[in-house]
Amino acid sequence: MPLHRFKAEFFKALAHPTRLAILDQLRAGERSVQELQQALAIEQSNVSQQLAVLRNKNIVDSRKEGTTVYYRVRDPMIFQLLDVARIIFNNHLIDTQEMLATLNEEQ
Amino acid sequence: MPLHRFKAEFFKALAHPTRLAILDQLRAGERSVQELQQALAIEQSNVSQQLAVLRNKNIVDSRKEGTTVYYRVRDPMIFQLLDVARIIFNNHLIDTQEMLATLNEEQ
DNA sequence: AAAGTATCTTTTAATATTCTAATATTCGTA
DNA sequence: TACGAATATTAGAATATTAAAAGATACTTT
Repeated sequence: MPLHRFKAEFFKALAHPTRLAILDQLRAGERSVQELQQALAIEQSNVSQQLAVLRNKNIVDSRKEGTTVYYRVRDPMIFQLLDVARIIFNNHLIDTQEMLATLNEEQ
Repeated sequence: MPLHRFKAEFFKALAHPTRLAILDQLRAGERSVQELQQALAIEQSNVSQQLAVLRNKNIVDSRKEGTTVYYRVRDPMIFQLLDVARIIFNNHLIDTQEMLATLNEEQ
């Protein structure tokens, strides 16, 4: 079924830590690239690249004001989607503990 | 933020046409590998590979009965997630039309 | 134990994604 | 028009994902 290919593309756009972090930032409203860069503490070109992915999948919109570009999430439903995802995460405490173990290993 | 890495992994598991098709099949309840294979009309080992991805991310559970293995979605919230995703899709008719155009090109 | 099913895993080559660094573009201002 | 600031794009190496084929495992029946 070809519709599944498009939905897969959509989920693929969400399937990246930086892009999820960007979307979390945008929960509070629109943000400039610079603000995002500072909040996430990553390189400028990296922020732009990830924003480009979200833009190409129509997940975010941008607005230019002078040299500053402001981004915002196109459909608030996206946040609802992320909320449901969070609930699914919380539902599986066993997995969460495994996750915490992994997180500890990393330091 | 490291939590975002885990959420990204979760979305990555959904970001594949075959896996989305499998989840759609599982909406009606548990299904054997064989049933999934027939419904999706793809190779058996491919079905197993995709099921392995869903299993590793704790999205599906399996149950063995003789030589048959039945799969089911672990948390019904997954379907709610897919439903919200569908709504987001439907909200953007412009994109949908672009999508249909692409679909036509393919034949 | 042998043979047949159903499922799973491994391997390999092709393709896609990611990160980093470098370069380009766009706009405001001197 | 030249410069600085903000953002975007490109290029290339490293890594990850994919599909297909082959081989391995597990269970049932004989």
